Parts: sequence; C-alpha cells; structure tokens
Amino acid sequence: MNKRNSKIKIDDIAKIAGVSKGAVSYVLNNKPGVSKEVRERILQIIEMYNYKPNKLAQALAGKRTNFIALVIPDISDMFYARIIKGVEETLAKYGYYLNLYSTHANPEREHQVFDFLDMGIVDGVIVMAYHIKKDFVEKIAEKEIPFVFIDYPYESERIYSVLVDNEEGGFKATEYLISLGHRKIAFIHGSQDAWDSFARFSGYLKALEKYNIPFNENLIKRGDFTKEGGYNAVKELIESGEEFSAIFSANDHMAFGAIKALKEKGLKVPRDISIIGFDNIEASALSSPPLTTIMQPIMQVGKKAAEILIKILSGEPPRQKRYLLKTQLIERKSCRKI
Amino acid sequence: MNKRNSKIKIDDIAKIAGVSKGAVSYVLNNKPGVSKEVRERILQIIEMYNYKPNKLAQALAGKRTNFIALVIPDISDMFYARIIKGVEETLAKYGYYLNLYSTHANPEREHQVFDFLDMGIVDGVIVMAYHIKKDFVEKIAEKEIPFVFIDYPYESERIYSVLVDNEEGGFKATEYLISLGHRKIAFIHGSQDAWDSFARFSGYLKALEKYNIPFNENLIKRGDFTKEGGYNAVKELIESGEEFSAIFSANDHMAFGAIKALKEKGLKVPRDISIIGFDNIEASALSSPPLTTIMQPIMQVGKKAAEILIKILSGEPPRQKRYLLKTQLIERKSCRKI
DNA sequence: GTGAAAGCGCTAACAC
DNA sequence: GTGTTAGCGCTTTCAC
Repeated sequence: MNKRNSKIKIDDIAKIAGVSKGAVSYVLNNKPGVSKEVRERILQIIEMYNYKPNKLAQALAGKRTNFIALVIPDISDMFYARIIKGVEETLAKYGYYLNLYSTHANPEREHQVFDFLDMGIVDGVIVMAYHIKKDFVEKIAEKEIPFVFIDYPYESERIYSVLVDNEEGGFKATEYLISLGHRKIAFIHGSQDAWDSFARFSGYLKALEKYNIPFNENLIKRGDFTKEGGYNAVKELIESGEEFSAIFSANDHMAFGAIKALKEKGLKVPRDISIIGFDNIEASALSSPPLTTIMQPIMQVGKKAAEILIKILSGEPPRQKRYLLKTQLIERKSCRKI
Repeated sequence: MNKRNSKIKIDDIAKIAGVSKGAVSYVLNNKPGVSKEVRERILQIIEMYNYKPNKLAQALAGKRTNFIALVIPDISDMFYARIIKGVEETLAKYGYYLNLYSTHANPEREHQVFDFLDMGIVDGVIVMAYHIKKDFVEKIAEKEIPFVFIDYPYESERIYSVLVDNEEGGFKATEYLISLGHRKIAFIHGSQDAWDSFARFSGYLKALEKYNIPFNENLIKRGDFTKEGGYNAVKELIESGEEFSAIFSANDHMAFGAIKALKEKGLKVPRDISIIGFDNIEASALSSPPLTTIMQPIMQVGKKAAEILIKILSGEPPRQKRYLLKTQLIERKSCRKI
C-alpha cells in the first residue's frame, strides 16, 4: 500500500556510508559537523544512488516546502497568464515552486483558498481575488503564513499588496487626449462594481480638472468591460446627440465595440473620433486602426508580488506594504490631433 | 522556529473530545470504527475549532497529497495556457490541486522535472517537454509515480500520451484546398526538427495522393513557425517562378508572414492565392482577411491528460496508452474556390 | 467500538 | 566531530 516503498531513503544512505542519518542530513543541508572526508563519501553515495530527499518529510520536520501558492481567477485569460508568468519566473529564480489555484472568480472558491494557509503545504500565498471582503482579509492577516495580495483595493497597515496605479493611468490617457486638442472627451465605464474602472475614471476627472475642462455628465456612459458593452454605450452616446471628439474607454475590449458603433454611424477612427483604450491586449496592436492604449505592467505585478513574498520568507519583510505600479501609454493610430 | 506552533492539531481535538487521536483520524477520513455519538461530537469540535489536518503529515503517513504536477514549456503562451486550463479544470473537478512547473523549453529544466517524481510531493505528473529523448522517458516509466505525456511523438507500450492528430489535420487542410479546386498547393514547413510540422506535411502528402495530384518538390518551402519565416519562405517561392494557387502553412504565424509577402508582390488573398493555416491562434479571427485554419483541440488535450492521470490514480489505469485528438477545420475568408 | 503505539522520512538538539 | 534520539502531525494495525 505504501506508494514509495521501493525508494532509497536517508537511512539507506547512512547505512551504506557507515554513518548515522544525522550525518547524512547535515551533508544534505550543507551544515557543518561532518568531516571533509565523510562528507565527500556521503555525497558520492548520494550521487551514486541518485538519492532525493523526500520533501514531505523534510517539510514536516520543520523545513520549508519551497512551494508558493498563487490564487488567480482564470488561467487562460491572457491577462492573468502574464501575472502567472511574472510570478513563476521570479519564484523559479529563487528556487521556489509554483502552486496554481484557479478560482474562476467563484466567491466560494476564493475563500476556500485560505485553507491552504493551514495545511502546511505552502510557505506563502499570493492572492488575486475579487469577492473577498476587507474584514475577511484582515482577519486572515493573523495567520502565521505570509501572503501578498494582488489588486487589493483597500489601504491597509497589515496587508501586503501590489496593484496597478489605475488612477494615474486614467489621468495619463485623458491628458494625452487633451494634449491632442480634445476637450469633449467621453468616458466609458467598465462594470458597475469594478473599482479599477472607477480609479481610471478618477484619473479622468483629475485630468479634466487640471486642464480646466468642465465635466459633462452626459459624456459618461457605462459598459461592462465587454465589446458589446462598449458598442452599446457608444451607440447610446451618439444617439444622445451630445458632441464629443474623443473617447476614453476603460478597457480595450470596449474600445473595439466603440469603434464598431462609430463605424456603423459613419464615423471614422481617428479621422472623426479619437479613441484610447486601457490594458493593451494582444488584439490592440493588430486591429485597424491599431489602438492607442494604456499598458498595464502586468508581468511586473506578478514579479513584484513574488519578490515581496520571498523577502518576507527570507526574514526581511519590506517596510512598505502597498506597491503601486505605473502604467505606460502605448501610442498607436487611433488618436489624432485636432 | 517552528512555523506552525500555534496551530491546533489532532491531539488537541482528541483531548478536547476526550478520545484518542485514532478516533479523530477515523472521523476525518470517514472510516468506520467510531460510534455515532462520538463521531458527531468530534465533528462538532473540529468545526468549532476550525481544525484542518496538516496535509504534509497526512501525506507522509501514507496518504495521497492530491497534488498533480504539470510541466509545460511556457505559461504565458496562449497555446499552453489553454492546456493548463484544460488540466486545471478537470483536476479541480476531482479534487486535485495543480502544481505548475514551467521549463521555458530549457532542456535542463525539462529533465530536472523528473525529480518531482522522487520527492513525494505530487501524486502524478503531466509532462509536455520538447527536449526529452525517448530512452530517457522509457527509463522514467519505471518509477512508481504515474505520469502522462502530452505531445509525446513516439509510439510506446508503456507511456501514456495524448496528442493532436497533426497528420489528420494536415490531410484535412489539404483536402479542403483541393475541394476548392486547387491543385498547385504550396506547403510551408515549420522548424527543422518539428515533428508536428512533419506530421502535417505527411497529411498533405496523403491528401495529394488520394486525389492523384502529383507531388512537386518546388512547392515545398521551410519556415520556422515565425511570421518572418513564413514571409521569407513565400517570397522565395514567388521569386522561384513556380506556379501555385494555394498555400498550406504549417502554422498561423507563418501564414500571416505569407500573406504579407504575397501582398508585397501585389497578390491578394484570397483573390489570387488561397491560404490555410494551422493552430487557430487568436489573431486569426481578427486578421484581414480572417484566416481559414485548422483548430487544435488544445483544451481537450489538457483535459484528456488529466482524466487519464486521475483514472490511473483511482486504480483503474486505462488500457489504451495513446490518445490521438482530432482537429477541426475553421472556415473563414482566406480561401476561395477556383 | 476504542485506544495505544508503531511508523512515514527527515531535522536538529543533545550527548558522547 | 560523530552518532543517538526525540519529535514533526497524521494513519493504521493490533490488542483490548
């Protein structure tokens, strides 16, 4: 019934080398307390028998597992895939293994995740979840196992978090449009409850304010982050008769929908209307016209989160708790000077 | 120094319930041997203290870890991402956790992977690797821990593997072109050592044969799976003066390069030349013209691999060792009847 | 039906 | 320096 009964273990190595397990353990962990000759001999035998210590036993005996859990809504979404990559690459660099847990944005599964913390199998957790409320998280913070949040929107003294500076991105996008001479700039919101969409909107507002452009409520429409949402929002906008020369869409998908709606009404981008998106998804470079957009430093988000966690695990927890990563403007062909 | 000293453990539960650890263990594992009342009481206490058994200890004591390792070349590539998703979803369905290991197609890391098998931390492994040679794999097959290969090109009695039927896909693509009236069909190879490209080519050959179309060596060019490769190959083809009315490109990226080369020479797709790709990458639906291509059942590959592994772990290893998944023709606008 | 005790494979404190 | 041994937290056999 034992699934590993045929495997060679530390006792075997010890016996063969004519020493105690302790000596072998020391050698395995590069610790002093073994003479040079004995160490060499043990090393040889380990090599010879291709002995690999059982991680489970090591971990149970107090060592780390070197496993880090990453909790993420969806693996196959390119956006998350890049976060995963950022995490994975830095973890690998420091000798950690990745333990992926996909929640499919299911609230129950997102909460379930925290059982990981008590199971002893991972040294730390990186979490990206949408439905976890602040008080829950704060309670979790008392666990012994460290974790860092990605896109945790609340300020907190105790939670490590890294997120994209959406507000600054929204500001940048709007400012760019303004610099091109636009003053009647429509804004397409994402989903109702999306705090990142609001942060972008907040940047939009700040830019208007900075350049003394009056805010016009009729220029604000709501999409839902999908192409259809953008399409409907812009169609509505056009039919409202409100004048505008540019659109800032809270994400690229909606921007494509917007372009479609514009096209149907005989409006050309960027000839008649300029449009800027947010995210820089793959299709944005390929569309016609190629979409000017705000690129999120997605991979860096993953990288940063992993780095923080590793720092904590190394016993040097960073003082800073919250990391805001800057976006970047990708200038393509969907905006023009007027 | 102990990282979990504050956690409640099985002894605590036992003490509180006034029973032995054994009893608690039985309850945890839904085993008989505990009276109904005692069981209830233990359950209550477990609930009350939110006790979670330590997986490490459980696993060490002989149980499964419920962790499955997935070894894959690159996470952020959409293609692999979908495999991951397929694997992850089925694993989740059966209560397994995913353990991702990205090799970046690095031979050393690909081999390293097999250390997993000896470390006791995963119950099984799904591997997709490019640089692992047949004899190495066959040797690994003797390990006790089960694994299944994705895209393992060799026939084998002992290795479980699931792969896409590239030959059938190549046949289907070619047959489609032929059905449209084409007889002078160029083929653009992928990289030199890509067995999947060869399989597609082999399908091409079979289709020609079936329809009594003579094979013309001058119609065969080599790319390297990149857009540039496709571009160069087709440029060369055009400049060779060899006549052709259609191109079957071994992947979509090269097809885009091909279209570019065609365009530069004043040839329009599909007006002058029909072109079919392979893979159905995201951009293929978005390009102009939208690319007709062969879709690989990528997610199913992951799903199938996971299913096989789970079957093995459940003690019912499937008799069939090798699973060939069928492709699908995605008809868009890059081919026309002549 | 219940509890004691022997592992699982390793680490680390402690004698020698 | 070297070897012994007591855990780590759980499962499971085996008496009772």
